[in-house]
Amino acid sequence: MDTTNKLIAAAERLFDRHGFVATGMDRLTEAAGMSSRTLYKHAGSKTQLMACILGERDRRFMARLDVGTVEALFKVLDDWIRIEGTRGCLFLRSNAETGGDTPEIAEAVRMHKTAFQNQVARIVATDLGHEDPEIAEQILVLFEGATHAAIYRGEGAVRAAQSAAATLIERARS
Amino acid sequence: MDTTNKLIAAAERLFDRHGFVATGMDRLTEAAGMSSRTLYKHAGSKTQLMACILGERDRRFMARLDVGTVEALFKVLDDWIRIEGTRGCLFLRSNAETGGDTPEIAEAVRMHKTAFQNQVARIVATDLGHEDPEIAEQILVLFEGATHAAIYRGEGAVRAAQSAAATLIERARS
DNA sequence: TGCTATGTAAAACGATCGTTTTATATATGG
DNA sequence: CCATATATAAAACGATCGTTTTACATAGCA
Repeated sequence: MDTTNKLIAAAERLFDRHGFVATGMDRLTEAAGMSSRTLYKHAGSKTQLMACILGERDRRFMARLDVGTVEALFKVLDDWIRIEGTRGCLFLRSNAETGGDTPEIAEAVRMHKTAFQNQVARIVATDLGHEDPEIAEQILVLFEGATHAAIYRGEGAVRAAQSAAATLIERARS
Repeated sequence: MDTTNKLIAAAERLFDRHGFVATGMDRLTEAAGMSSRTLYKHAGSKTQLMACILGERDRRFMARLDVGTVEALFKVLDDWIRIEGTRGCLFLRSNAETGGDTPEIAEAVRMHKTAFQNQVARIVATDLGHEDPEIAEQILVLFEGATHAAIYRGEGAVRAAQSAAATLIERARS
């Protein structure tokens, strides 16, 4: 694992577990096992590092989202939470922590959420056989809700979302 | 408006808009229009102030949640967002920013989410005429989802959640 | 052999963090 | 009228913030 990847992995983990602002660069250099000089050579600045981490997470998350049914969509979330843990949406958290005032971060969040929304709409269209923006928005809300309710309700929140989605899809089909 | 209330109002606003950790005490004293000595006399510490703000928000939010139908539940959220804005759940955000490591904050969040969950279950039971834990969990997920999806999707997310909830309730009734 | 790239360790930068202190001012009520 | 409570302004506390710098080590390649 090269230096950049070690840095990204450590940063994503610390930002996710302890928050972006609360995670200091000293803690980061220690966790990444590199000097601060090397860290800044690779990352540029903390803001750039945050934006980079969001880009990486977007890539990793969206790669998993390439499914064809709504049921599979919620299976993706279930797997994700099992592997990555359940601390809410890192994109919305980064935006909230910076008050939406950091352009590079706000832009990364906007890009991700747009891609996510489009992908959900595509999955719903594939599953139903035709586009349905209203159902797509409902499914998106269920996904976002499961992501955040799972923080305090556990995996049951994902199962509830999945079963609610099944009801909505079934009704939309007939 | 007395000193304590001025402090609470300013703190809730700044914490919500700019994040808990990123909001410094100097910025807070200025916004609250009081010296740091007075602030600490009233608040004790930043952690205590955060816990206090969460308690206040819980009181204010839960007071609005005293409704008898699921439709009214989402009307409450719609009103809330119109009045208070849409930056996600302040409780989950406070927990994420502190990594869940601050007992007073983690406890305030736990208390609020338990009360919220119970209230949703009660509303669903009232609306359906009988308890239904599975539907209640689905409605809770929809509410949490609307809260967070509204950040980037606007009020349409709340309407989508409300209409999805109506479908689920209607189906549960027959 | 020497240049370049890439790394480390450690100190230092000014700024800001949360918090406390010192020194006064101003009301209120017995 | 004088104590008490409650406020202010402003400086200072040590710690930590994000970032840069200085000085040095190692490896690959010309």
